[in-house]
Amino acid sequence: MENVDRRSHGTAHRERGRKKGIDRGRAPCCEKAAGLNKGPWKPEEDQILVNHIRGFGHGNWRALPKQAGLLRCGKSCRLRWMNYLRPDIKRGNFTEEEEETIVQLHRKLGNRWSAIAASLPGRTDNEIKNVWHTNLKRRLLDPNSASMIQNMKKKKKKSKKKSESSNARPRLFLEQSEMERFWSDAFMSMDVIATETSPTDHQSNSDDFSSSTTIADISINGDPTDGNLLEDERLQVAAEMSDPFSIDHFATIGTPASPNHYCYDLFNSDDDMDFWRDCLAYSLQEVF
DNA sequence: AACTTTTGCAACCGCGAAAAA
DNA sequence: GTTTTTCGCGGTTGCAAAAGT
Repeated sequence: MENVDRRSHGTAHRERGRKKGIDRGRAPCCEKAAGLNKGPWKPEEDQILVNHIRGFGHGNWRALPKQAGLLRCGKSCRLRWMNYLRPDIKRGNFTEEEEETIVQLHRKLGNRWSAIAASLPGRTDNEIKNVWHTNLKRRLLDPNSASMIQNMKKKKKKSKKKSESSNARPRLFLEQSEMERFWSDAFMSMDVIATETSPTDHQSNSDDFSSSTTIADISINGDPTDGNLLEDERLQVAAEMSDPFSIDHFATIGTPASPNHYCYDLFNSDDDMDFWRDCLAYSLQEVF
């Protein structure tokens, strides 16, 4: 990792103080002393840290490595203990219940991992954050979306290659009326009324959803390019569309009264329409 | 079997708030 | 009251292992 030019917040403060001839306050935390170990911890280091904390506790992380005889900075020791060595850390895969809790809390709290971790005894914020980014983010959108997105990406890649080698196919755009009909049919046949949560309601409660990007967020709040979504955003939208059993889904896509409000631009953006059609076809196949 | 790409996760970094000198 | 450090947090990175070609 590159850290030559990166200076910690504290170091910058200290240097300014020194330039002025001032050296007040506490001693520095992690002086960039040469010879400090970095990277993965060795079992011997773990043992030393555990033994020391068992014997003396960890009142002062800065002083700890020196007292324990470790060639690590205090910050590194703290992290290792908190995320890995603490005796109350729970090992193994997350249970269904734990994952469900994370999903629920994330919906409420956003990326406040430590707050989420407080409700999951034995799990660390770092671990929860990792699980979220590697698993739940996708699965939240749709249980099948992980594989779907994978397939879509592959398919898109292949078709791109193909179109590069031959003449590119003409783009397919849906007419506005066609689009409107499609969405209203889709919502009707699902036999679900989503009037309780209108897009306006959603907007007014947007704080609750601040960190989860939704179609509404993209359309209303976020996109400076006015409808030209990034690859990841489009994939996310595609995944959202295949999760019709969540009320948020309807709130973010639109209501039966204006079903295509947010989606029209997506489908008519200057991008691969066959890709979108594939996503849609997949969703419908799963849903109906 | 060899090579490439993707995934999972531990550890790092900078920052803001709180605490200490 | 001011200055500086410490702590804790969330975002990001890098690498080993697994999966895919």
